[in-house]
Amino acid sequence: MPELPEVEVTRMGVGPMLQGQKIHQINIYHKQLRWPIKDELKSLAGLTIKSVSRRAKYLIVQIEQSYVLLHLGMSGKLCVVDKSIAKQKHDHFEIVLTTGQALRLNDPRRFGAVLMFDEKSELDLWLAKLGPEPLSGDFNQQQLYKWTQKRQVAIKNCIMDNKVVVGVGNIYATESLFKSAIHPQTPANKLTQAQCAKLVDEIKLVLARAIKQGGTTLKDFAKADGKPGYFAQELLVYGRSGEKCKSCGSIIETMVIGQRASAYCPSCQPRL
DNA sequence: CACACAACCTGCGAGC
DNA sequence: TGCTCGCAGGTTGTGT
Repeated sequence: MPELPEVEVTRMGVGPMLQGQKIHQINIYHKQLRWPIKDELKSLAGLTIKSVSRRAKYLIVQIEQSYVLLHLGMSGKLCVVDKSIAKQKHDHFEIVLTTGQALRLNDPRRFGAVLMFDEKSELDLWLAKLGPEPLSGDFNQQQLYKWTQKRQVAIKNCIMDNKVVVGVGNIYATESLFKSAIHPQTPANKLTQAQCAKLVDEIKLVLARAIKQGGTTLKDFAKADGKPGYFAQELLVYGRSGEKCKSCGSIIETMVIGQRASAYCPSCQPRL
């Protein structure tokens, strides 16, 4: 599910409900996620949530001196509900507040993660390997061109690489390459400076637009209020294999690139 | 360092 | 109706 827009939409929904609240209790219902959830997390009961921020696809909950990192994997959802609401199937982790509300992580495929760091330095170490935020100035034409020059892999793999830029998953990589008129299999080092500039612009535009629309709901994703996001209606190529290109009418094709299905318009995104 | 690929899971739709 | 198969939004670890 969640690429950067979905995580950001989740942060906007959940953050205000958590910030400044005191933790009553932490419940771990199924600790086996991407990595085991540490029992140590329960020691955060009684402490106050200072802030909820985001880096890449991670949500960062600051709880006094400690930090809890949440990742939604492929199928994770977060919601804030009254603690009297019955636990749902695949609810694995919960932070209960003294207000009687609870933040719940539901993740059928369990590719998500809940990590805890005792100090900021440990958190920073974990985040240090990540590339620039796509919506920040650190992600720009020069930076992307520098990366593409030293890589021969398909450009789609390149922009989905967290060291190059974070938060761009299969949906938004597919869409931004279409909007940039670049074939997804183009070797990264064959892109011109102008194409890099265009691609950077389109990635920023498509992510910002998706956030505005509440993210992309394919099936699992829901905002903190349980409602879906509406960006799926604006997808131009992702998931449209065999359908007509909305720009030129050609039939959208699909190929596998880096183990991921990649839709593209053979006419709008010609091979080099 | 760059790259390819398997692995971690459950659910769902298609086809038989 | 029910089975098997293939596929799905992500990331890490291993091997070449």
